[in-house]
Amino acid sequence: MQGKTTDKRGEILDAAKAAFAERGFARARIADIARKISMGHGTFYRYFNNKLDIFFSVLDGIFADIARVVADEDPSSTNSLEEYRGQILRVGRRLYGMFLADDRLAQIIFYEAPGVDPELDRRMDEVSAAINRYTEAYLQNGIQKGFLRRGLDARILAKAVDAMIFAGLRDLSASRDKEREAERWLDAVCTLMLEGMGTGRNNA
Amino acid sequence: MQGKTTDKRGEILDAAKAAFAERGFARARIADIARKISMGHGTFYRYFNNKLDIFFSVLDGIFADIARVVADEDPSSTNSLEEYRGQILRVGRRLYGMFLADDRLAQIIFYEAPGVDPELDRRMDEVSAAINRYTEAYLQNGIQKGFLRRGLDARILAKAVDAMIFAGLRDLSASRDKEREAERWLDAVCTLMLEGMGTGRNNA
Amino acid sequence: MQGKTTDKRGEILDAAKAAFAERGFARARIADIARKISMGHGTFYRYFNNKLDIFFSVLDGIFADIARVVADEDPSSTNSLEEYRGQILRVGRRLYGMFLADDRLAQIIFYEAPGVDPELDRRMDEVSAAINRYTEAYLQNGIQKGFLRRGLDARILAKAVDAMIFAGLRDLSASRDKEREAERWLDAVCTLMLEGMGTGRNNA
Amino acid sequence: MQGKTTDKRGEILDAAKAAFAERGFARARIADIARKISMGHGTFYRYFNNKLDIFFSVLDGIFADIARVVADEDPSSTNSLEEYRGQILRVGRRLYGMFLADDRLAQIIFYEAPGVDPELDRRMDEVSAAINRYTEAYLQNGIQKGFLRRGLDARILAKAVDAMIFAGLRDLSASRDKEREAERWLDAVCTLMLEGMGTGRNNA
DNA sequence: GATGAATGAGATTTCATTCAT
DNA sequence: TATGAATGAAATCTCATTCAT
Repeated sequence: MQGKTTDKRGEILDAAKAAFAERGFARARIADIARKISMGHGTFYRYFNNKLDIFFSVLDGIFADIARVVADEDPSSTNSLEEYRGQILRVGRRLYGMFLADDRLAQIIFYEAPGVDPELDRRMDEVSAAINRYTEAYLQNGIQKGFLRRGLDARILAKAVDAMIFAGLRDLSASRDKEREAERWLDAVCTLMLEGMGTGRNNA
Repeated sequence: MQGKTTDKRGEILDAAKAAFAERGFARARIADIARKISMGHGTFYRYFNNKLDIFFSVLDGIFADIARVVADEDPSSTNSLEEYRGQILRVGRRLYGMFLADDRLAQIIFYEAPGVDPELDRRMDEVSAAINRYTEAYLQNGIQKGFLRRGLDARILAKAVDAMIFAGLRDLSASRDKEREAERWLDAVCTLMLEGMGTGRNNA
Repeated sequence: MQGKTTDKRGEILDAAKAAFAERGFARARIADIARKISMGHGTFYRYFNNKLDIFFSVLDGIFADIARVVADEDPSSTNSLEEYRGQILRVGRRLYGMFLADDRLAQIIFYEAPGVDPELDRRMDEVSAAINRYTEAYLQNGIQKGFLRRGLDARILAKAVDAMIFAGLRDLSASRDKEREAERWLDAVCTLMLEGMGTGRNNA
Repeated sequence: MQGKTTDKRGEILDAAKAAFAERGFARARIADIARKISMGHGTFYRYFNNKLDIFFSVLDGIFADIARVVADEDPSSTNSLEEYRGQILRVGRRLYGMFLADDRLAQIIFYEAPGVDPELDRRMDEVSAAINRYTEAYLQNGIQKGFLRRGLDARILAKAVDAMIFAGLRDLSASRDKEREAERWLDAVCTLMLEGMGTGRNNA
């Protein structure tokens, strides 16, 4: 659409993403970002207002990517535990695939972004909350359809489930055999969600 | 033990904990910390080598507190799901109580510490891993004792469970009725761990 | 004369005059000037060498306007105090009229130009000196013709008189009823020049 | 009173006064000021908030010096033209003496301060106005006592007189034999104020 | 031990100017 | 001739750390 301008902006964003992932917000220098793409560092300021501005932009991009994956499924479309499990795995695999494809995402989201700026912390919490609401809608659907138990604390459970999924994303970035580890995580999350770990024999 | 020195060191640590929680590592100034306890900021360097040093010390203190709570129970002491649930709740309540008693813990652990220093990130991951191992021991005990299902991916599930518990700690800091919210979190985590959310009727 | 080029140059000069009056030399940006006339800011450099160059040009224009007004009268044409007063008022009214018609002149001359560049300061002093010499010629004429007292320190008095006239110009830019204020200034200057403020009764 | 601190602050102020007089506000660098007194440039910021802050401080000092000279006489103490002339000469000589003793004053006041900052321009105008009011009080006293003519436009004339005095100050800084030139200026100003330049024979 | 004045490395940001198109 | 994207010099300001007292 905007041709070159967009390309350059995208180029800078990508270099910044790398710089922030490598060094964190405080230690990454504008000059580093510029050097990565052989650009005068003054040029940076033609595309972004300041350092915080581009950090927000990098994160907005990541948030948008996550939102796209999460919002791609319809919470009310599943009618059984089995279908639900399938849906979880589908979303999970796409999400995990996205993070596997780009190491920098986990680094930035989990390590570099927190604490940089109060407004950014707020925005991250907002994104979390939005995802939580989405997950809660899935749970409500399951309760309504009868394949999830009545009386579940859907609001809290949604947060708990999301926390597990994101813990997996974080854990992955430190793993060797990432694909296999991802599968194990998705499997474990499904297990906990649907069946728990108990034998059912609640006798002692 | 060491009399005054220890007191002063503790005083500085406490002021630093507050400063780091309020402003984050980068924005907290050594002079701020000193001013909080009416101390010349030069004196700071008699007790700590540098800014990063005290940040590590603050976090070591928090880690130790957490470890004390976590390690207070014996993983092999439970023999039934019911006992296990009791144990989870006991540990959980102490952990949640600790974070409820001091807002700064969650702020520092979840928002301010990540990304400050690679070595610190490593150490936090280490602490996480230690807790994970502990949790895994609980799970292994349950499997052995037969009240948790065979074939569970204990390593991953331990991480997933811990992630939920820590997500609750983070969530709490933003809540109003913290005590009640804490109970809901513990309840939800127990539910997922032991029973999952499914109705068991896996018919579709 | 030179057609389009001259027009464009004039357009730029006018935009620059406005920009310098509004923001001062340091804060006015070349891009501002260009934007005012919907011109690419690179084009600026086809007409002027650099920022200082156009500032000099703006001031040269103002100096030329002033010179035209001042030099319009013949210092030796007056033969009486009354004629001299008339001449002062004529020149004064044209000068004040010029500054009243364009607020930017006073702003630039009195507030923005000083201190920008040593060479420019020198040039302004030169213009002042030229005006002073002109005024001195008037005084010398009056002394010769006998309607000004012998023994006057014409060189200094010329500067003093010019200082008053320019103080009026500066003062005007802050006034409400500028026309009326201008008349009061001219009147006051004439009074001081020709009669002073004393009652003549130099008894004590 | 405050011992060393005051000394250092004074030292910095003096170095800054020199730097601003030599290079002007924009071109003077904080590092220059610091180097002049063999001080680390970071130290500067222990005594002044920023560059503009010290410029204001330098000017406040100059304003205070001027005010002290101007306010040292009582406007209502003179009863005759002769006494008034004496008073003008006394104040004038002190003022001129002050500027003769320190070249930098005229340079800063007349060349470097204007246009640096709108607030500063306002403050300079305020100082001017205060001096004008003082002068006006002298004139009103003279009118009341009868040694200045009734019907004079005291407000404007006060400004005109002050303009001459300050023009002399400015002119002095470019002169060779400054003492002699100062006397000529004071003499000329007195002449214009009290007697004007006319022969009195307003016949043609 | 305690203090706080002094230090200077270091990074952001601005904007006049250039130059390829 | 006109354009505006790109450039990088330059200077402010912060604050952890040192060290003389």
